Amino acid sequence: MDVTIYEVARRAGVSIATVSRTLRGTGPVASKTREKVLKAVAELDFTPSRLGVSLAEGRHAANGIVFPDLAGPYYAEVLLGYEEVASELGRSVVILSTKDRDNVRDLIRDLAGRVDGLLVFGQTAPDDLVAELVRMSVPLVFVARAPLPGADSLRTENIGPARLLAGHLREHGYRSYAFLGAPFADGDDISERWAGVREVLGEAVEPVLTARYTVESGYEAALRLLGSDSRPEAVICSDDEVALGAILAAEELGLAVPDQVAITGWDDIMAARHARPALTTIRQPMRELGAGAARALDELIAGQRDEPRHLTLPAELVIRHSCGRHPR
Amino acid sequence: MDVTIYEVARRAGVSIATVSRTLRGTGPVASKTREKVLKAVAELDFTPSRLGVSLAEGRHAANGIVFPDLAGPYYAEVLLGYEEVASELGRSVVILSTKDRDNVRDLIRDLAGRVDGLLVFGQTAPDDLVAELVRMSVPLVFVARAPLPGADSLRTENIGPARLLAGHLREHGYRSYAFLGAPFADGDDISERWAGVREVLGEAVEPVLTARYTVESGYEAALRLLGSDSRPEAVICSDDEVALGAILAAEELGLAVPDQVAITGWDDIMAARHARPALTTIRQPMRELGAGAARALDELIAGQRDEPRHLTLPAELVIRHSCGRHPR
DNA sequence: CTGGCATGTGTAAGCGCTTACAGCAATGAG
DNA sequence: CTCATTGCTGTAAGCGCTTACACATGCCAG
Repeated sequence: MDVTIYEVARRAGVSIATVSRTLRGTGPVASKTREKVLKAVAELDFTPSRLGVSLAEGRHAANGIVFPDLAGPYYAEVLLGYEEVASELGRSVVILSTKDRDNVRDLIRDLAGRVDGLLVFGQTAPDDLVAELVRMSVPLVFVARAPLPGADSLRTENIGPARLLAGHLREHGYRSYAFLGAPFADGDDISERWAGVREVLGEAVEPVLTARYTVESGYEAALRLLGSDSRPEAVICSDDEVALGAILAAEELGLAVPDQVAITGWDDIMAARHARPALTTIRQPMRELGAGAARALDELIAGQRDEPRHLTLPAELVIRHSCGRHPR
Repeated sequence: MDVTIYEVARRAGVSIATVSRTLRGTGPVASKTREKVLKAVAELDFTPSRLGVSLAEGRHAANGIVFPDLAGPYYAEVLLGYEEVASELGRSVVILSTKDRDNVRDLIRDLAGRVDGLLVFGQTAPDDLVAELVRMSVPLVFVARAPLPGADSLRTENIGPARLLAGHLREHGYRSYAFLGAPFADGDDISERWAGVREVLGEAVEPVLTARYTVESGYEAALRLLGSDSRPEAVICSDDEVALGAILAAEELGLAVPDQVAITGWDDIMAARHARPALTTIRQPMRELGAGAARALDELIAGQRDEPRHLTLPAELVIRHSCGRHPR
């Protein structure tokens, strides 16, 4: 990107203002002049520098997104929905993965300086940083996090589907349950799922901690859980990856799923469908989550709205085979 | 991001040059002055505008990446490796998905104007656009595409592993094979895989087209293929997603995998491990592909190298169960 | 005492654009 | 024939930074 508007102007024999007007379609330009300009533009392969444009316009025409990792399919799907809508709205997307980073706070700050607004996944940004961003009035949308004053939030229903899932398992007639998931932070998705499950199953369900939301982590925790004497009849996992790990563990222990132990997930990632037994899970509209965030951000940036809005999207119970042969 | 370097300077009672020097650590600053400046910075929550910095520095400190889609796990993994290294090198990552976009050319151009260099996945950018980018000397790295003059390329080995895979299947004693994949463009990964397979199996393998590299597409094509009289004993799929679709099709047709039909994939995505039977496939170092591209780009941008470099990373045969009970 | 040299600090010129404003022809009305 | 429009184009002032250069100081050697 070397050629500037000055060269185009010189070549076309006009001023840079005229070049700018021609290219942006603002202000009147005589058709003869326009032609000269366009010719010069074509000959030089001129593309206006985004930097110059942005600086002059006072906007970046870009959105940021902060996510912990892209390893699981969940974040990738949300990202995809986000990028698609952002792109339609003429904004680029700048990504930031916080995985294992120690200087997250600087990175997020830097990111905030490159974009007009930010999508932040729950629990990726420390609370005081969030407060700082709100104070600097950076348009913000949280995904998968409890509503926070000063910023939009967008999430998927947790409690309802959790009740539904728990109820479904109870119909299967199981007596003892485990809820397998990582430590829950207050107000995050996982803690809500736990609340919904607990509400229906009461004392029959025991929480069991995994270190992280990964296959490995689920595998290890499930190995311990299912290897013990007090093995539950059904394991409700915080998400699909943990559930896939649990299935692996059951397999290793020689336990048949679902006949000896039922296992459920959450998210309906790709592998859930292809696992055997296919995973009973809750489907989140992941792409729509991203798309909605991009739209919300656009409204915030355009200043069409300044009251924060908190939306919850519905989720759907997907019954496959890992929850057991259906009684009916 | 409202407060500018001028306000900081005013508050600290110094010039903007001093503020800049203090913050960047360039040039000498008396420690008393430094303190005043840092105090003002802290009080105002000042973060330098990236736009201003970039414009003055003449660099974006950002890399772009162009991929067709993020739906499959393959691109997500590469992206992750790319972002990680780019971030370590102090660069942000701007993404662009070309999926179903009609104005790809404008989008890529715009992207090129926001970044210092670009990672482009094979077959996402039209050839003449690529030529244009090369002409404008935009640092470029291609991934999963045949080497192109004027730009780096980075890919994973195809022919060798394809031979290995085909050889392994032949050891199983299969007589008839199908290679299930979308139409191959010259020099892309898929066509090389086909070449390697063909080389080993000769006339025993028949190419069969799928519409796209997706589960659905694989499913549909496999349904036709496996439903016909001349059903092959083994189906070598162009990638894991197609293979997963093929397994679904076999299941639907009541064909046991691998006993009645063997199926293999390529990539070793997450679902490959969890599918049942677990998918025999070729593992690509996807993350390393992204990381390597980021490093190559950095060299190119820094001008440490101007000769394009073409690297091929090794891939590994992962034998699971979908290829058949092993004879030994 | 001076001249020379660090050491600090400020001034101002960009970086590549957009756009308010001014200026200048050509045109039509009076 | 003059004057106010209208239509087009140019000038120049930003946008928020970095940095070459100039300009103080203060210090020490001569």
